[in-house]
Amino acid sequence: MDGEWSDGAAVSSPTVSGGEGKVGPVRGAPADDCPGSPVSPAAPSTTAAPAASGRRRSANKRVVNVPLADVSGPRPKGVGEGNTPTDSWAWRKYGQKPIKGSPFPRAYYRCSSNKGCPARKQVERNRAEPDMVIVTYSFEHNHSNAVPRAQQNRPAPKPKPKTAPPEPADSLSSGSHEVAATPCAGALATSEGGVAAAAVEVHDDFRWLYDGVSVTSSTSPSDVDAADEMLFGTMFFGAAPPAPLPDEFGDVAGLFDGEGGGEEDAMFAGLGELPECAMVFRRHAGDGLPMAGGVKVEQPAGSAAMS
DNA sequence: CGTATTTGACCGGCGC
DNA sequence: GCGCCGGTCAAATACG
Repeated sequence: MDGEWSDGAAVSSPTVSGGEGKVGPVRGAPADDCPGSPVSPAAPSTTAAPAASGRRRSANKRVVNVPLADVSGPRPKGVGEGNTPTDSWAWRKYGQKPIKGSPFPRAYYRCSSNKGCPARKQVERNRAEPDMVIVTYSFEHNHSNAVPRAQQNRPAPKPKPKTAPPEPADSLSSGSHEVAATPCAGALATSEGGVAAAAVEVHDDFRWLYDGVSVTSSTSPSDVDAADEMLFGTMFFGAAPPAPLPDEFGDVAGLFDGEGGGEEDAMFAGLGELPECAMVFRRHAGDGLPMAGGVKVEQPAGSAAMS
């Protein structure tokens, strides 16, 4: 995966001043993505083809930049380092490793909703932007998110102290920062290959997402648009949402404030990650919206971005 | 009792 | 050919 973001990182950021002399272009680290600006005009064309054509299992990957600042709530649980963006899917952390170029460790999650689901997710803090979290999705879900497991993932009433009290300094979740933007995973996955089925059932969960999203495909506007459509349009719009999306969706505040789905809202609210996703989708809702959010979805290339 | 998280070790791939 | 890094698997521990 290095290749993936490295491309973007390399483009936008002059590499990392970290200290990896050898790994110039590749392991550079995710110092990429819009440092600060949600829609950073400087959005690196992450779409660049993966430097290494097929490093390890770098299948299809989507990089999402999520602002932590926006979501500062109690961690659902299991949100150790990488702040598990609890999306509609249940993610199980299966590993964590410190990344060379980044002071923050990278957490690896797998979809626990379905045993055979290949969906994977990597969460790591943006070294360039501590307030931002980089979520990389790999592979698509081969099941609908409407899985009991998913529920288990979010209801966490109280954070689990776990063995390790608070997270070390390097932990992604620096105290009050929460990550999010996972729903994208579903979208991403769907766009990828085709697990439209998931989308169909997912839409309900993502109702809140409708309100707005800002997806930034580090490519060109056209690509971004296309990507958006592929990612979200296909599944949400194409899947024909159950509800006609009232105007309230135009305003996130209204959505979350007034609660729109009931338990779902509550769940997400508790998670404090909705904002992210919501922002991600915002762009879609209001094509011209200035994506208030800072979520960026970067598509390596050769993925859904095209077409 | 079951599930999830955490930590360590091992394997594979890439770069030099 | 060697070294380094990333990624994944497995085992153990804790919590619900």
